Amino acid sequence: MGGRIARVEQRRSDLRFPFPEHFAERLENKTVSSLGRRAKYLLARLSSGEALVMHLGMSGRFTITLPHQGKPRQIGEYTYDTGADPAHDHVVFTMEDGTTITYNDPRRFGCMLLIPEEDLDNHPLFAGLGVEPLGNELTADYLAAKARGRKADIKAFLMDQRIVAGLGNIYVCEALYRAGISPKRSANCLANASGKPMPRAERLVSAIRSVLQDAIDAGGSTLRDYRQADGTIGAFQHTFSVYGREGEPCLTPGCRGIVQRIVQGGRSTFYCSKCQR
DNA sequence: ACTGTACCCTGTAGGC
DNA sequence: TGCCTACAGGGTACAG
Repeated sequence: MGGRIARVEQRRSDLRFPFPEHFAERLENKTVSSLGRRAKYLLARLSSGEALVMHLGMSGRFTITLPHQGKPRQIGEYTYDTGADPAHDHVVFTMEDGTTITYNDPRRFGCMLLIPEEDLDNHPLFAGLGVEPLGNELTADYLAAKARGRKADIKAFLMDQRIVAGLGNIYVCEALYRAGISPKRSANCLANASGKPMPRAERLVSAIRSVLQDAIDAGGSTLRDYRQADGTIGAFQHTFSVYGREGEPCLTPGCRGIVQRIVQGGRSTFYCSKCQR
């Protein structure tokens, strides 16, 4: 925090979107005043008044290499293996103290944008976002109000960033399992006829919170690409109850169900049809 | 206003 | 071995 960006090496013209005009120039010699996050976007506020907005997409990764660790992945000089192919190192930030922050993204579904800080809240990327899942705004009342009258699957409802910002496929599957809710139910099962929350809405809020907190405590879920900034992998994938467990027994004590895989909205859903109702 | 589909791109795993 | 398909932590632009 408070570090100055000395140099930015941008190795291609676009990721998901084109890089901003004069991207490197607008970052170099600026100080990072704070780091933050909104939904799945990372934010670095700069002394210029602009914010560097970054999204990792499906396969994006930042690796931080401290000066004493040497240049990352230098050929013939082993430092440590981050599991990333240097061919997909698209941006390298070098800080004043020599720390490098390398953005690697094989699929290039990530993006980087520069947005004036005062415009962030009204920017199209942020204006419509739903509540933070670990914040106080995620309540059974909130979910019930949003879900009322919605016929779409509750799975799709929870994946919608305009409802809850930051839930992805894994954590939605795991949260629905913990809450004992079938992913095929309509979203409006969270509310009664007058829009008040059903008991399952309370269970869902608790499940979302506990899944995310457990995943954070375990260092995240590394299926293939995800790493922490020092290259270490997460451990939460070992704790999945349903995700990726098609055909395996349900882990709920006493439940003799088998985990099913179905496709909803073009994405895999894993669930137990016996204890998720 | 909602809902479903196609698509962006690359890598990997599994079937033949 | 190689070739083919399906699939992957996400999000958007459409058509209906």
